[in-house]
Amino acid sequence: MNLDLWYLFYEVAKNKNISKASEKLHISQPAITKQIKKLESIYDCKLFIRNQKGVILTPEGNLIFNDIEQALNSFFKATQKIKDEQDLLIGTIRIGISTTLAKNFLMPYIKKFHKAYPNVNFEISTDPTSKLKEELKKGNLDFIINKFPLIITDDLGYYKLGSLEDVFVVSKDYKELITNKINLKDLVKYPILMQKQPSSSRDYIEKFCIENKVNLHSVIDAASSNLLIEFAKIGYGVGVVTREYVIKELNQKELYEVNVNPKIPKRDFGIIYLKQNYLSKCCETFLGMVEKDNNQK
Amino acid sequence: MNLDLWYLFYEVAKNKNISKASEKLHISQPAITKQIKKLESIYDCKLFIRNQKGVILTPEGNLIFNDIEQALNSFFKATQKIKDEQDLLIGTIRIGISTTLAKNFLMPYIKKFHKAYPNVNFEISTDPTSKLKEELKKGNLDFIINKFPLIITDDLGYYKLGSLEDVFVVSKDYKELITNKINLKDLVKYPILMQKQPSSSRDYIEKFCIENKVNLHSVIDAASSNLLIEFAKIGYGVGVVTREYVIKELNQKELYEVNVNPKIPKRDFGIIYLKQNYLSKCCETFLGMVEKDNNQK
DNA sequence: TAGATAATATAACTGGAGGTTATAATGAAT
DNA sequence: ATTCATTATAACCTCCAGTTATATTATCTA
Repeated sequence: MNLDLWYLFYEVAKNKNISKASEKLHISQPAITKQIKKLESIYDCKLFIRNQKGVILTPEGNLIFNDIEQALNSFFKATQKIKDEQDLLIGTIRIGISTTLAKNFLMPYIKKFHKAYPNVNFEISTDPTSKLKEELKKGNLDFIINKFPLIITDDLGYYKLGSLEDVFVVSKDYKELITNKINLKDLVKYPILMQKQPSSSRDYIEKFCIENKVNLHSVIDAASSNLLIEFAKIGYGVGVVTREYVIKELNQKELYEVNVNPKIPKRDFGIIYLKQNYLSKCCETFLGMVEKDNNQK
Repeated sequence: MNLDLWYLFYEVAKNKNISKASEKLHISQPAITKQIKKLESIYDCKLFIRNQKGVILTPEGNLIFNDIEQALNSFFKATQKIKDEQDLLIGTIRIGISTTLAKNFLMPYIKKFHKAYPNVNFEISTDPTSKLKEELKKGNLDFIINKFPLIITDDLGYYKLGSLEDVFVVSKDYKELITNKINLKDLVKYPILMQKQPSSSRDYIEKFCIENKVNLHSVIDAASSNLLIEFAKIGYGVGVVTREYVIKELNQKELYEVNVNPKIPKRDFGIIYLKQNYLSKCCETFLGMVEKDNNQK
């Protein structure tokens, strides 16, 4: 293709002088003279008129100068983008995550990262986990943050960031559940509040119930963890929520944790990524920050 | 600059496969593999994710793909323009010429050339000769067609295309001028019609008069040769015009040539060009056509 | 589970393009 | 004429983009 010849063409045309161009490019004058001649012979077309003062473009040279300039500018733009990306001056981080984890776990990191690298964009998707995995495989997400376990095919990798505990919570209206130790099966008598399907948390809870041969049926399916908490607060029933998300309500005695036996086992959460995927510089940096912070804890 | 590497990048990205790209480009697969690796090392940035099915772009690769594509398209556009120019599929011919020569000499050639090469543009400038010469030197004209002699500086070249004769013409109202031989100085008594200044023809006539110690003064300065002829036809006076431009009127006896002694010497006309200038393919072809036609005559 | 397949990666080699320095040619300015 | 600043030419050299042959890898298939 000999595209480099056009860079010489451009510099010579701009400087109107082969010698000056050679100084600027740190190449010898004969080298450029030869290359320009080569270019002219390739297209069988004189591009410069030479004289003692330097060179000027022929009509043909003029004809194409703007296109060449544009081409080189596009190249420059591309290489500049790479450099900026390396310096985290630009970039996009596309995360798939549940709204609750986003709100309760991710937000502080995004805030912190954005402060350090304000030109890096975040794209947060909060579709159901199954949809997120599809998008991850299609290359539309960089990684997912989700609770484990989930169905991990062998093209996916994952690692833990932390763990969360699902608990049963009630308002002060349910004194008997607050003061006493309760068997899981006893909860059958109470109205249960759960997250609406599809939800991996909901799946997890239901699987836990089945394993313990208890058939809890949800009377209210809340679309969000937030909404569920509100229902529990006004005494609608026994909410199943992640304890970390109701710390405030527990401390302020708006909600009380039910001392259930057996407890719902803790669940880890963390990063799910496509093994074959290459993480952009900004993703790597962001994840580095998150991991470091969670290892220190 | 290694711009050629980006062409490989582009082809590999489009084919999503190094081997396929290598077939298409008629280069071996290892050559491309090596070059892509070189590109990645230059920018310290992975551009492709390799797997068994081929390769796909990393986020960074995707980031710049469009810019690279645009750059290559601009190069393609430029080279295509050169090729088209060589084939006379495009081009511009910028001619400086007087309105009279344009109308009476040039037009048929433009018509003929346009029929053969319909995408070649003509830009005809009809400023005074001095202005045309300036524009020629500035590179805004390809060549001038004008009557000789004119002030030729040594950066200009010229050659003859044909010759024209200036004559005195009158309507049938001036019987005495039509039937008799007339001395130039006798014309002083008559109203004279000349072309308006600035005009090299007017200069030429006046110089001729001065040389012959005759002081003809123009009573009407016509802005165009055409207008002058109309004045002469209605008997306003003795018109000074180029015989070739009034052939029709002479034949139809609307005007009569005055048999003056001495005659105004014939004047050559032809091409004036800038010696250092390079003529584009289409200019050369056009001039070739004009010259050939005028040599045959 | 072994073997075929299809892709990329590596190694060793080679020719020529793109660079070098030195010098010639050119033409304008002094 | 001489100087100056430019481009052109010549002879040479180096390194890199290409080559072929082979290794590696992961997936698909029987």
